[in-house]
Amino acid sequence: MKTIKKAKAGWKQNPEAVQRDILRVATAEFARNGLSGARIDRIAARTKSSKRMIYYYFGDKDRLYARALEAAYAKVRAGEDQLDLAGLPPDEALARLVGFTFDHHRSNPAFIRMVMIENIHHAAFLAGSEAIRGMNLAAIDKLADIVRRGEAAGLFRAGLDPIELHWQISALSFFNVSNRATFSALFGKALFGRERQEHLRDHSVEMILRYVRV
Amino acid sequence: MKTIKKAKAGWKQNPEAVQRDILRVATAEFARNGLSGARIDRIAARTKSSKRMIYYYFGDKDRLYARALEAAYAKVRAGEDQLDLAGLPPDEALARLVGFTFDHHRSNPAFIRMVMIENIHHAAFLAGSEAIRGMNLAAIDKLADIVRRGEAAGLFRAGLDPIELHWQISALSFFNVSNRATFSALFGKALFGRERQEHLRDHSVEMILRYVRV
Amino acid sequence: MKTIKKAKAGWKQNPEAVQRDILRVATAEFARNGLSGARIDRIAARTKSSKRMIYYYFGDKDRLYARALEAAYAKVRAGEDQLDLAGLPPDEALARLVGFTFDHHRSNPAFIRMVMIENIHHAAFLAGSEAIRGMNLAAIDKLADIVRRGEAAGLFRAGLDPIELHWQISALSFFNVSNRATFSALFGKALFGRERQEHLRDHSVEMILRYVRV
Amino acid sequence: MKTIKKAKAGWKQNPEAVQRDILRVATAEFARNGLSGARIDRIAARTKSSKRMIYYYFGDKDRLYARALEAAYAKVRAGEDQLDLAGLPPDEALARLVGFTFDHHRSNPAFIRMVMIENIHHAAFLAGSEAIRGMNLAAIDKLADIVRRGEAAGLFRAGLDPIELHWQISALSFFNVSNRATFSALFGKALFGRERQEHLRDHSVEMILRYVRV
DNA sequence: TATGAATGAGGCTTCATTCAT
DNA sequence: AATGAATGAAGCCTCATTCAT
Repeated sequence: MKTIKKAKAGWKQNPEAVQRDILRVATAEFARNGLSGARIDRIAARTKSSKRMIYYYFGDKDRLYARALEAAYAKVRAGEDQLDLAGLPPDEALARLVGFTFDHHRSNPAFIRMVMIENIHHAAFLAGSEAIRGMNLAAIDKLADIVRRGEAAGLFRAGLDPIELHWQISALSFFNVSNRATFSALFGKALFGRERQEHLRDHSVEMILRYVRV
Repeated sequence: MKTIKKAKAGWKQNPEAVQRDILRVATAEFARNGLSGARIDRIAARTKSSKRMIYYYFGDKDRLYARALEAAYAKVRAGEDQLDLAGLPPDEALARLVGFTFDHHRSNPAFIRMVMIENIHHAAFLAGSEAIRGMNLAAIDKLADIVRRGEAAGLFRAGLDPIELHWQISALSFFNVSNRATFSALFGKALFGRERQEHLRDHSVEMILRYVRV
Repeated sequence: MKTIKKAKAGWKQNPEAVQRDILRVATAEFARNGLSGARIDRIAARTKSSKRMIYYYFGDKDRLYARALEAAYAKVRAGEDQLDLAGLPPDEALARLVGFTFDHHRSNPAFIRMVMIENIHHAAFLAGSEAIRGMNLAAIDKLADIVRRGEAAGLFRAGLDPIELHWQISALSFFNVSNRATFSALFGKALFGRERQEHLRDHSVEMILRYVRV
Repeated sequence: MKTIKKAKAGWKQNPEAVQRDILRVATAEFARNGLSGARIDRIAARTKSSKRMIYYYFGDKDRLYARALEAAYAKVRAGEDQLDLAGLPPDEALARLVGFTFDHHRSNPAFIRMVMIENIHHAAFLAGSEAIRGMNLAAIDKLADIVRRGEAAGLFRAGLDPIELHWQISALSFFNVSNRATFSALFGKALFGRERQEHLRDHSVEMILRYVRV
């Protein structure tokens, strides 16, 4: 009878959709304002749901933030999985990976901001999330494969560390988005137009390639 | 004797010392907790002065933050001025500048965090500070000189943009500090020990040099 | 029984009652102490509700004041609507209106004080309230009708301006309450006993009637 | 030797001028913002003197207000003394007094506002000032003389009370200034232009004269 | 007589969170 | 599953006033 009643009500009654909606709004709010700057009231106001439901599904602000962080990583890593590099020669694969990473970060400023915020918080929430750590090792695996193939082919110098290489690629791609505001406030917006950004990407690719070559 | 004692105590009635003290404590608080996360009460408690004096000298939280940001930039840029590159050949000068920047950022995590926080706030306060913008052009001038000399000597390729080069050096140096927390949470702390950091610095130098060479 | 008891208690969960209670207390506090002199803490203490609820329903002190001002006008104008003058000859209608206004102001010192306070604030809040302006035109309509009838009957002189007449009636009625404190401090309380007040009212009626007559 | 030193310093050293300056600024501040709305800091900033001097000469905010109130009454009463009515027939004298009072109030809005504020405070400060009470009896004396002469001449009706007459004249003259803000917010500014104000004054004169006539 | 520095008390407001229905 | 009402704790800021020189 209970189920019948629910069915009859025909109302919202879609818990997963409600949670997705909340997470979407929460991510935007956290990305824009930081953890302490974010307001539960603003999230509730922009949600199709209500403040009560936020607490019902997520417990409190910190846990909502943790879930938004997880969701942001999941979404971004899902995008990265689209990239297929196995069939390419190692230098082309690396070039493509760098270019992709640069563009991908550039297309996901909300994710970048979530990571910035997490760093402000000393990665306290990331440390607690098993889920996210798992996702990121795949990225290293990809690089490790490229490095191995590049060394084997005599194209790359020996002794490259895939994690360090990931660090270098990330540095160039991440900084471009994370520090855009201060950089352009100090030195103008010239670097951040479409054309110059494409140059920056190409130069980043070249920088990495020059670095790994024998 | 009484006057001597008072003078020696050097205690209150020293506005500049009071303001410096407040700024020092405020910078630490803002760097640790962000703008909304920072607490005036905590700053006051750690100060030799009082909450009331914070408002007396700085007006409100936002202006205190703006002043702390300015002070952070000023301190860092003052450190950079110590570096004398004019006498070195261009490639050595560039190597030294990159290495110095890397180490310097690494030694000033509070400054890095202030810049991160400012980026979270879309550089709203930086945009309002004439003072800071002035300081940063000197950094570009140094690079422009190196680039010019490098090109003239046939060591560097033509067409290098000093601002873009600054962007590249900053990316590698900044990310190393700003994203240390998330990076080590995801991939371990191996890269952040003393030895590996020195390697990272050397590799950053090499990466930049390989990039600029003809 | 539980539900009955709760329902009977009629206690909380009654937003309109809570707001009315707050407005009642707030009006008393503002009327007594002015806008800057009023204390939210005092209002909260005298309310059945809490300080937090004041902000929940009214936003801030200024808006609470604005609402109290509106409520004061609404209550007074509602009282004035009781007065039915249409059936009376114009001179009697006017006499009754003046007498009523005089007594009405005298019975509503809190309202008079609110208007005094609003004048101290250069009517900044009144200017922002569409609601109040609407209410007051009815008062003019009443007078306009009397004036028209009086002129038509040859009882009143031509050229009377209803707004100016309202000004004159208000002046006599308002001053009696607004300046009672200073006036009696300077010239004694004789005028403000019950009997003399009734004389003052009758004399005000006579003054207005003598003025409008041909 | 002390006096010599002072003379030699040739500095400010004019206590009375300093106090006058403070009172002038304080009156403006109190008249504009009320007692609780007034700010000692603002007064100090507009003064040629300093905050310390305000406390030195006046003790505290309340006593400063009390002194400003006294000064306001003194200045206004001094203005009224200019008026010479003894030589005029009683009806002309009364007409002149009413017109003068109307104009005089209109020219001294700061004084009117001080009186309004004092009424908000239930005349607590006026009650404490012997000085002010003395000043005001002169005004009544003038009226009493006119009334006596008018009755004797058979021009005015018997039984007029000079204090009540003062109340009536004051009501019309005071309200015009005190309630200008709310009145014009509710009914427009038409009544407060120069020409209409002159009519209002003439009508007030007429209203009083019609009232006193036999 | 004069000044800038300093202060305790208290004001207004906001926040995440929970309750009653 | 859902909602508007309610709340305690704590945040930021301001004020009249006094101190040290």
